[in-house]
Amino acid sequence: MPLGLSEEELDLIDDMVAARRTVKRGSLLFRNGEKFTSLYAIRTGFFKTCVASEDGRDQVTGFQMAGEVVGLDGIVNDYHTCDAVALEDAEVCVMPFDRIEELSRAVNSLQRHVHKIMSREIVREHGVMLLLGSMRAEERLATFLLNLVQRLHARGFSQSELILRMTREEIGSFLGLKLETVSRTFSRFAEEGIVEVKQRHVRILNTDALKDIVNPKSGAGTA
Amino acid sequence: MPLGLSEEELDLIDDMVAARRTVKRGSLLFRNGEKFTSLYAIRTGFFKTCVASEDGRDQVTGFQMAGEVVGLDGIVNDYHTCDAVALEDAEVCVMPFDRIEELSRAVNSLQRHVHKIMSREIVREHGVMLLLGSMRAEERLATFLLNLVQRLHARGFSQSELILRMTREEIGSFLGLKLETVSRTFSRFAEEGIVEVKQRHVRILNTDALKDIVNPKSGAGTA
DNA sequence: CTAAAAAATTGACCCACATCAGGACAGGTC
DNA sequence: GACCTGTCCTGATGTGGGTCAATTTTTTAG
Repeated sequence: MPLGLSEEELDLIDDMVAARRTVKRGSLLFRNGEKFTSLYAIRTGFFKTCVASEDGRDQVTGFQMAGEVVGLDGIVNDYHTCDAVALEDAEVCVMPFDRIEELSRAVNSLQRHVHKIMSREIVREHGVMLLLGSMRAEERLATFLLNLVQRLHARGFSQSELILRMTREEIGSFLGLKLETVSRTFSRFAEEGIVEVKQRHVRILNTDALKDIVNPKSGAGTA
Repeated sequence: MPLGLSEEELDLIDDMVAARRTVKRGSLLFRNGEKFTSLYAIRTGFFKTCVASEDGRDQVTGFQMAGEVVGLDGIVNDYHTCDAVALEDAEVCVMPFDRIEELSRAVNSLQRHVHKIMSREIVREHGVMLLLGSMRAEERLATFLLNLVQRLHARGFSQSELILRMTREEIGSFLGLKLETVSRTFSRFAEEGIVEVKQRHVRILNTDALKDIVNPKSGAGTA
């Protein structure tokens, strides 16, 4: 968690973490309808969160990796309204929300941090709404890849190579596309030499091309 | 603002509101890129918030009415990342965020309230993502109408009649549809006797039919 | 190892919605 | 009144992505 806290404050943060919990690949950290008690900071592993409509359709609302927080959906009604599923074996810090509120009353920087985390999630979702509401399949997938690789890079991984932790269907659900469309779009990118796709291993050969797809410019790459 | 605060606490809330501000129809409460200072509680009037991609496309991210709060997007980076536009003459309470944080350290129920407002927005956006990612045009519009009328009803207005404060194009932008599709879908609902549409005046004749469209059941109307 | 299940690719066809275009109907101004 | 201008409606046509289906590849289980 990248923030400017003093030694003393860091001790308080430790107080906040009640326990660590491991979550096996494929199992749930929490589920829709479950009582809300805690936020979870991901230490290792990879999650998806998804909501479901009453008639069974479901929508992946995000993919979360180390350093990110899940569970914010539960605060408003004291019940979770989505599922959090581990896409690989994972470990999280369990942070009881009571404790968070108590400590953030005492530690201004923690309070500020909590607010920013929630606001960041709101802004992220605005971006997803823009994607779902106005982008074509190629733009959606390009945006998705650039976002993933950027977040991975911020964690010290390659900025051109990544391993997808989720299936084509899950990518499709997140992007508002069918898995066939995701697959075809990957193939098209590969044909055009923009990426190299081998199963879930993706190597980005031409980042600028992806950026141009996301943000079509008249001069295609100029300026 | 519906919450359980004591008299004493209510006085504190008053402290939070630095000023009131009126916003004329068509003008902005805040804009993308503007420095963030305050949250705004809507007293009267109706707003839309929208984000824009670099290449000019824009997406309405929500419509807000009396009692709702706008500006949460600004917290994370100290800059707003969307525009808030008044769709009719409006009045808002300006609540400097510094004050909010200060007071919510002292008043637990206010702290809780702030957290819930942000969480509620996150959950709302999950719903929009589900809508944009997996619903067909009819389902989107039916969901939209039901949501609007439900919020209006909670404010003492009719549960079957409403006046749209926004254009077909704005509805379309919010729902990920073109204005022609919105218009056609309204017409279809009218043909089927589900609603009566006269300009921006909408009367819902058959709420159950709308609910069935949102949530297709085999027995169409049977529990 | 083999068997079975899950995930991914690819092709053929189709449809819901976008696009393009013409026109109707406000609500405002002079 | 006449004349805009913005909003809305509706028809004709096009297309991006959905649907259906067959096949291959990978993963998991035994």
